[in-house]
Amino acid sequence: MTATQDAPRDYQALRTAIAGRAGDLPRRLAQVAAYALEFPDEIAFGTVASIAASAEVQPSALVRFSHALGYQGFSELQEVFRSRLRERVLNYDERLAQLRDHGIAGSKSGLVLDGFLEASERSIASFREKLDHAAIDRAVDVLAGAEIIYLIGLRRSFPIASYLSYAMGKLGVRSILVDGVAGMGSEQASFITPKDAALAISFAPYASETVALTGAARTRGAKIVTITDSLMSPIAAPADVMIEVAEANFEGFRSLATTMAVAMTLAVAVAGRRSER
Amino acid sequence: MTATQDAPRDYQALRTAIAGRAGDLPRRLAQVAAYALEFPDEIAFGTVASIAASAEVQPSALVRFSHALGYQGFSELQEVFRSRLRERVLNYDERLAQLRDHGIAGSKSGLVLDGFLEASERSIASFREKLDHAAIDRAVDVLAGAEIIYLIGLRRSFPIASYLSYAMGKLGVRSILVDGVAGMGSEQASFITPKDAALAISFAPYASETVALTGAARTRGAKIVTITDSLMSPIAAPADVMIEVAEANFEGFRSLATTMAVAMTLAVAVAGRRSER
DNA sequence: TTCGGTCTGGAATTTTTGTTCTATTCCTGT
DNA sequence: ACAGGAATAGAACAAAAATTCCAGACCGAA
Repeated sequence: MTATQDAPRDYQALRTAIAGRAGDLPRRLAQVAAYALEFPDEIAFGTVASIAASAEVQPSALVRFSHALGYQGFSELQEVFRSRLRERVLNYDERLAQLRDHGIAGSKSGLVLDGFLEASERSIASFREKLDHAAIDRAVDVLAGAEIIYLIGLRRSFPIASYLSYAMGKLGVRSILVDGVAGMGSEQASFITPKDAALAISFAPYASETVALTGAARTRGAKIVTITDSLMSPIAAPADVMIEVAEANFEGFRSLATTMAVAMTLAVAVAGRRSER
Repeated sequence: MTATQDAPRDYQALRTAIAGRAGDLPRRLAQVAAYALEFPDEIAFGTVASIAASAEVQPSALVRFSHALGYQGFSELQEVFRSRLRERVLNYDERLAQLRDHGIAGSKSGLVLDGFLEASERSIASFREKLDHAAIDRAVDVLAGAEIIYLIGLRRSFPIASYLSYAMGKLGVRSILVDGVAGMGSEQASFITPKDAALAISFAPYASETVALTGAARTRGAKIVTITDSLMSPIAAPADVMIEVAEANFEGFRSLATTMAVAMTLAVAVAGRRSER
């Protein structure tokens, strides 16, 4: 088995090769193929053991998969997945040049600002990659059908909720911002009816009031739409529709760029959907 | 050496840490620092041996460098360099392919979302180009010197002000959110002293209360920092420092991505500046 | 110039990782 | 239902990697 010449050397070719052969591959190897297409980054950075565990496959399956595609071993296949990430370099050089132009080097706060700007960009870019349109559409459906939309978001998510309140007000969408002022949150929530919907926003560490309010809304029969950061979130379970947003962070402060764009979308799309009738 | 907590977990933060300490590092470690900043991809993909050879350094120097930055070992530092490539910004071709894959065409709200995401990206990119980091530095100076920071932002800018209130609270920076609840804005503002500073955020059409409150703060002798969209803004004139942010918009709704990043920067940099003493 | 401490290079050690091997399981065709 | 062959799991092995260690070089202070 020295026939390495027919194995693709660049990522795109490899991708099509995998997609093409996925059909006539043994079961476990097909499983690896599917995993490789879905999580190329894992393949690029992981170890045989970690990838195997994550793909729920034996390490040997990865090696057999590599052989099946004509590589000498797993490492050779991995190199192709890595090359894909290397080609991003262009982008990076431009960024460096820009930093130098502005002479940011001498400015501490300039570096901080750059960090936050980049975190925002990364958030947006990665959201684009795994964006679930259907979920957005469903969320708009649910919210457009509601009589009153209750906006639940505290602490870090409060800016989002307050923006939604502002935007919906401008667009003529009836909404109530459930804020914590004077601990009145639960009073406000007690008026929710099954005709209403709640839009809850929360990220780790999930504010307990947000979780409680969401639960209360559910109990009262309202539809629930949540914007949160993982399926494990305590507000994901009770939701009719969940929109997953994983923001990048800089020095522990998470960006809000993507969440804000999602919020704007919901406000505008709900108003648009309603005006169609 | 179990002190891994102070080591940056994200690439940009690590970058600033390296840049900051490059001066007082031993010769060989400084050499590693320079190499790491110039060839981050090598660090991400290489092995200790290969990187050492390429940087013309001993393998042990890489490990010592990692320890100096607070990591347990080289692998831990490498993980940070890898995370940067994991959350990378897509290039143009990949973006197009993505649009095709997701079949946005059929989804109305998908188009809206894409519009907002793109507006955010445009905002950030154009802000980068004409960024005045001296203004940011001066703003941080002024705010770091203040006893109490009054946060003024209403309507569309309220999410920004409320975020600042949240972040500064977490960072131990004394601030007061001048909100419009119960029309108490002017009461709150009447306590401002010349030792304080006001951070006013406003965009066209400028909310009259924001303008009035900013003027009141100025009259009472406080320093003024403003985030606004043009030199012609009514809150630009009374300001000691003005940060200009021109957000892109989609269907008349302006992005908040850049403003939010600036807000985060101010909060973090002010806290940082204060802790230096 | 000498002493104290820190820094460095390179080999030794330990850990991790990829790969191979083989008994067992799972198909498929008769 | 069963034989024959391919596929798989899991442990064993070999290779490669990261990390530690320490003798000697280097640098600054006295």
